[in-house]
Formats: sequence, C-alpha cells, structure tokens
Amino acid sequence: MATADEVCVQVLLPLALPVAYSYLAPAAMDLVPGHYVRVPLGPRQMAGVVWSIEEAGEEPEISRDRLKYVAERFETPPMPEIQRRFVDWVAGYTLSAPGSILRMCLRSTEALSPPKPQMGYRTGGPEPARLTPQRQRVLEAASDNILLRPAELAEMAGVTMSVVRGLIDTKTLVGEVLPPLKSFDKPDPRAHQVQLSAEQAKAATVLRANVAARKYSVTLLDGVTGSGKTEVYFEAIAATVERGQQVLLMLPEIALTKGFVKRFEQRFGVRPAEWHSGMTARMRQRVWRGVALGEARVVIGARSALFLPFSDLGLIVVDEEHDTAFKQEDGVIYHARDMAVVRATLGKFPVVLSSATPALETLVNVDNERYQSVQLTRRHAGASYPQMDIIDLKTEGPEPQKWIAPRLVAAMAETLGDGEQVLLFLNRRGYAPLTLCRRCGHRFKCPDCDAWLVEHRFRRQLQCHHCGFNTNRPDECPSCQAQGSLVACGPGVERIAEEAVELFPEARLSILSSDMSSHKSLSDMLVDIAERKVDLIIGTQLAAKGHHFPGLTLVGIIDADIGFGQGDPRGAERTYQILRQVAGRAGREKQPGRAFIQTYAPEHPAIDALIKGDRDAFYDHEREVRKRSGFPPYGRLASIILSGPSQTGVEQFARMLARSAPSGDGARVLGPAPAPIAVIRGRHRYRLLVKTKRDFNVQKYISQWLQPLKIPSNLRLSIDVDPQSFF
DNA sequence: AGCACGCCGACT
DNA sequence: GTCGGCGTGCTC
Repeated sequence: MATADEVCVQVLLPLALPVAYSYLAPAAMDLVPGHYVRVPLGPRQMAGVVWSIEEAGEEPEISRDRLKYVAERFETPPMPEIQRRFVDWVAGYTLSAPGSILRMCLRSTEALSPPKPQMGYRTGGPEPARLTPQRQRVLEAASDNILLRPAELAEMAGVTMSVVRGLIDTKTLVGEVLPPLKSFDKPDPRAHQVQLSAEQAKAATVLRANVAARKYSVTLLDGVTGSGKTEVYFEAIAATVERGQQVLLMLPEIALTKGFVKRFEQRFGVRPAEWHSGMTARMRQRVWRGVALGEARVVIGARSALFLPFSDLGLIVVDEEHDTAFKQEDGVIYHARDMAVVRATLGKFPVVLSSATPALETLVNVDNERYQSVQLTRRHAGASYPQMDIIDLKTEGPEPQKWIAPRLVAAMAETLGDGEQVLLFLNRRGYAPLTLCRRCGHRFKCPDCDAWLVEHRFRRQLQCHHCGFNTNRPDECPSCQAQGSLVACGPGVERIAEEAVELFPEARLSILSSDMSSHKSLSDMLVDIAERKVDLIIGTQLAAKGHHFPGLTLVGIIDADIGFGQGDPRGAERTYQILRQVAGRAGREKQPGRAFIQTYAPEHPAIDALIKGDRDAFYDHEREVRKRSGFPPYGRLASIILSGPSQTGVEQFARMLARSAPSGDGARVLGPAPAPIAVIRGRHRYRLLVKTKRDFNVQKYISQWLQPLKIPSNLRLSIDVDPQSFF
C-alpha cells in the first residue's frame, strides 16, 4: 500500500471505462469518497470523482510505480453517497460502464470551480481613432450605462466578438467587474395559494402526507386532462420546500418548460431553476452549482436533470409520466421515469407520477399495490369530455388525394364560423412521406438509411428523418429523366395545411411541428394561438402536449391508425394515449369540445374506448393482451442491437451470438432479425430480443452470456433493457 | 471521450 | 518520396 503520508484512491472518470482508475494522493489532501478531483490521463487532465479509498494493507491492481498523482481536489461539496450509489445502480441496470453514467452527472465541468468574476463593459472612454459602422453599432449598444458582457454586446450589435475586443483594447469601452450571479431565491409556498376543489384538496392531502412520512413511496396522480393535476402536485412541492428539501419536476419536452416556469412563478413567487439541453454553459454552471450547494430548491427539467448533484432531494414529480420522451434512446439507454423511482428508493422520498393516460406498467404497479393512486375525475369549470365522432374512411372518406373528410370539413366550417379554433392532428412531419416517379416507379430513398425521403415542400427539399440527409427536390426523375412525373404519396402536416388553405382561404393558419419553428419560435406561436391570433392549427405530436388553448373547440384526427399494425403490441397503447391527449385539447373552457377521428379501423379497441370515453375498457383489454403474450409488464424484455458497416458481417455475428445464448430457465432469445430500421447512417443493424419471466434477472443473464465473447472491433453492440417497442 | 499510433492514396 | 485520411487501441 501507499506510504504513511500518501493514500491510493480509486477515481471514477466520466468515460466508458470498465473500472475506476487508481491514483496516489498526499494524505494531507484529505480525500473522501465523493470528492471531485482533477487527475492526469494520458497526455491530458480530466475531472473525476473519488469512488473509494484503498484500505490499509490492500494492494492496487496495477504496480505502484505506474500510478500517477491526483492533481487537484475541487472545493465543490463531494458527490453525496446516495448519488454515487445511484450511478452504480443505473450502470448495473442498463449494463453500461459506471463512467458513462458519471458523464451524465458531470455535464458542467466548469461548475466544479467557483465562478470566475465576469467583466461587464459600457461606453465612457476616448473615441477610437477609426470608427467603423460595426464599432458604431457596438457603441450604441453599450451606451445605456448598463454593464454588458462582450458576448451580449456582440449579439446586440450583430457583430463578432473581435469588434468588441478591439474597442476594449482602445479603452473606448470601460470595464468593471460584474456583481456575482444572484443566487436562487427560496420559493414561497404561500405566495399565491389557489382555491382547490374538494377533489383536488383530497388528493393534495394524500401527497402532503406522503411528503411528511419521509419515506419512499410512489403515487400515481391520475386525472383527466384539465382536472388540475398541476395545482395538486404543486401542494406536494410546497410541502417539500416547507421542510427545506429540494424538488425535481421532470417534463418530457423542453418546449413545455417555459409555460411551467411561468405557472410555478405565479404559485411560488420565484423562478425555479431550469435544466435541459438548450441551456448555455453559463446557465448550466449556475444551476449545477446551485443544486450542489442546496441553494436551488426546485428544478424543472428534462430527463437529464435526474443526474444533477442534489444535496438533499426530497421529491420527484414526473409529469406526463407515460410520455415516450422519457426514454433516452442513444448513449446510455434508460427510462427517466423508472430511474426516478430508483433514485427515490435510494433517497427514501416520495415520487409523484402524473398523467391522464398512465403507462400500462404504472397501472399494473397500482394493481399490485406497489404504487398508490389518487384520482381526479372532474374537469375545471364544468368543461366536459369532448364529444367524439368517428369518421370511417372506408365509407365516408375524402376523395382521392384529399385527406379531410366531408363531415370534418363541415364541422370545421361551423367552428370557424363561430370564431372558434380548430386543431387538425397528424403525427407526420413534412409534406409527403414518399415521393415516386409515376412513369418508372422510382422511389426516393436515403442513400445512408433504409428509409424513404420525406418531401418538405416549404424548403423544396427531400429529407431523411433518421440521419438528417437532405437534397433539393429535382424536377425530373433521376432514374428515367421524365419531366414532371414525380408524385407525392400520402400526407404530412404541410400537405394537410395546403388542403386546409384551399378549403378555408380566409382562416389564419399555423403549423406546429418540430421542424417548422424556424421563422418563429414555438413559444411565440403558442402565445399567438392562446391570444386567438390563429384560427386553424395543423400539428404533429408537439401540438398534443400540455398546452392550454382556451379557444379551441374542434379537434380533427387525420389518421388515427398510425401506430397500429407493424406487430408492435405497444402500438395500441401509444395510439390511445396520444389520441386521448389530442382530443383532450378541445373544449377546455366553458364551450363544449368536439373531436373527429378518421380511421380505417373503427372497431379497434383503442378507437372504441376513445369514442365511448371508456378508459378502463381499453386498459383492461391491453392487460389481457400483454398477459396472454407474456409481454411487459407481465414479462421482461431486453434487446441487443448490433451494428456495423457490412450487412453480412453484422448478420453473421448476430447469428453466432444467438447460437451461443445460454439456455436459461425462463429466458428465450428471439432473432436475430433486421432492426426496425435496418440501416441508419450507412450502418446495418440487427436485433436480438431477450424475453423473460417477470422476476428474471436479465442483466445477470446477458452479462454471463456476453462475458466470454469478443465483439469484432468494427461492430457495435448496444443493450436496451426494457425497450419501448417489442418487435 | 481524446489523442497517438499506424498503414494506404494524391500531392509539392 | 511526404501529407493526411480515419480505423484501432489505450488511458491508472
């Protein structure tokens, strides 16, 4: 072991390494597990976390003379033991390297050191010798006597940083140290209390009692759209803040955070901390440090917020818990809702899962009494469940090359005539999902993926939605050189918008799609809709989520059948959830709402349940289907995806892998089969599915299976425990 | 994740 | 003959 004045420590690095590395450190550095340290690694230095201290008498795995020294101990509070256990747990569950999980915890390495004082600048020095138009604009921006950072000045003046630096060099701009960023204010639970309905008050009492119990619990807050779930879980947040603990509120989509921050501010009088991928390095640094120091009490964030270094987390709320966006699909594959529950088990605190259409997994956990459930059955201010109508596309569909059926057109005319808003929903971006040549049958396909190119007419482009490939739409067929022979097949939102404009040329129209918000930011569009500057909304999934459109009374679902078929048993559940959510947008205020569902499968249990407003019937049906087939939540799944440059190489190795699968009692290996999208970015993909009984240890099974195997270096293997799609 | 090492194509 | 493409492998 190390000498008396030296210790040997194991440092976990934020890299996909199989083990923590050993380093020496002076005993005087006083390291304890959890300390953030800077260590040498090859030719560079990097931040890591002390994972363990070597016991006296223990010998490091590798010879002592190869060990390097810890370069620095950061003064940031050590990573709490609970979070270190969480990192190890998630690594074990997802079968990934602990360092890969640690990387998600260290998204802001600058935050490890106290923030450097920042300089701000304003005018006041002598005029520069040369006054260019760019410099003039900077001086105008800086003349307000407010201190501004160089980057802000450059942005305001529309110039590059070098122009600003030039003016700092000539001393035309005078600098002063900016006051440190203000720390986070404590939310005031009594800032603006709202009057809860009797039903809400009852639910809030249950959640408050769970917070007071100071122990692990999971409660499903199950309430129809518009029943006021947010006000109820705000009470749980208030209770947690009152006792001085931190809260994490997770949302599926960053587009939703802005609205929630506003609602939070109205209720608690201060802005919460935000955490998502769209933040600047400086914002991230401030939040990360605020969370570590315990100053940030409430964080509203995306799934990645789960890995923030909370000093004393006391509650996690997962809003729209059924949402697929909580599943991280690349890098470390994990489900943020499930990991939130794990985090709560380790931290011994409650979780609230909120939804109008819970995941079947969650409902089954309620059945088994692993989770509690509280219900909200009434909508606000007497608004009622929208009146649902089916349009059977087999008998009353629109004419060819049109997508809006006559009965829906009539309802739209009526609604628009009354000065109310209409939403048409189609979960497909672009103009048309496929373009082909009428003469030779040529179909436009992505060169790197196994997918059709989607036409985007506004941009005059054909795009691949899997790799981002795009090309201009040609006028002639690249295969047979015919002129004007290309036709668009099937609809996307842009095409629905085109049809709607023809039908209602005077209506003010807005398209809500994740790739359309280039001209105008999504939040501006949402404001326009709320202020009724828009009559007709054409939207993808983005339009379905959590927005409040008070003037919306008619919803038209263009194609309810996307999601059925393809053999994925989860398809029905997803379809039900999203359609229920979209339909719920109609008639939130006093006016009653209507929803039309266009479908070729009116008898499908998901559609039938939607029409009848009979949620339980749908879930009961789904429970039966899953139980009979042994799919989750009545069995477990893990998928192994192999990818590589050559189709045969991948396929052969996948075959070999399947043959070498241990014959476990209660586990079956299905496949290999080409993955749902067989080629992405030029890489061929094959998939194996491990299907097991509910109480089977899949992780142990898979690691024993893969342990002795050497994966060819040009292949990549990734494991998805609890995959979202089952085929 | 970087960064170096290493082995094959188009250039001064 | 070199410069540099990025495939492969290591970092306590």
